[in-house]
Amino acid sequence: MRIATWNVNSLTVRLSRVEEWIEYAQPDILCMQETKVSDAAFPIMALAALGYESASHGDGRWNGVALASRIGLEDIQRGFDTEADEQGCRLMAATCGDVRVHSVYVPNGRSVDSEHYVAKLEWLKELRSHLARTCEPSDAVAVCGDFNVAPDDRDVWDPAAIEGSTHVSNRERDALEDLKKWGLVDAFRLHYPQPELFTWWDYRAGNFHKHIGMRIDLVLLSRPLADRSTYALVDRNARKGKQPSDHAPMFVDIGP
DNA sequence: ATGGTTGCGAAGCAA
Repeated sequence: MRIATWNVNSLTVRLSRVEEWIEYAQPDILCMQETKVSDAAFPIMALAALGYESASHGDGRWNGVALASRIGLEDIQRGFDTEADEQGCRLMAATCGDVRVHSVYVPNGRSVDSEHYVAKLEWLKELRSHLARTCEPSDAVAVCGDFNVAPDDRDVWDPAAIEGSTHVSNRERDALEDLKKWGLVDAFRLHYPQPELFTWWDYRAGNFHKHIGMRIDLVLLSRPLADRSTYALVDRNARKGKQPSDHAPMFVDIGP
């Protein structure tokens, strides 16, 4: 089983790139973020034509998450299961085969100590609570998406250049660690210990070609799934060419 | 990298 995640930065603009990549990479499940499309305008038929059921949680302008699956898509849940303000279409979950899959778009946080940063920390905390209420660490659980946190210094191009700023500050990293302590493993790191393997590069200033980026898109797996993980890849080729997203897709393969 | 780009939507703002 291949589980992929991709911050597409507007599914409307990116649809042909997404279709092309699905046909090439053949994921069983694709989690998308920053779809920026309303549920009503979601390209459900384009994905159906490729053999995927899909569902969207989007307001049409900002954020927006979605799931596409060719192994079933059931018990769809949009947002948190509480009264808590969900802060704009950043979470959805569904059961695909025997896996509870979550597509997440963690708030960016803008600058450290801003109200947006505080909201980001709260959101990560709420996500852990949500998992604790809706599944068990012994279940097959995948939490995939744009976390807007680079887990450690290997995940940024120059730790000294951005020490303490957003995406790398201690409190964000602690919040991500706390989430993982519920019972999740960073699947990419099971296969690659190396530094400077990124998933996002700023559009500006030719950063992609200068290898100035961060690894902020993650597939987190519960232990039963992590133990079956056989392979992972960030597909940098999808960051190249015409009208790319500023994020590359990544996927993890899980054996029987 | 304190923005050299992109997307949204029609001017700045967010990332």
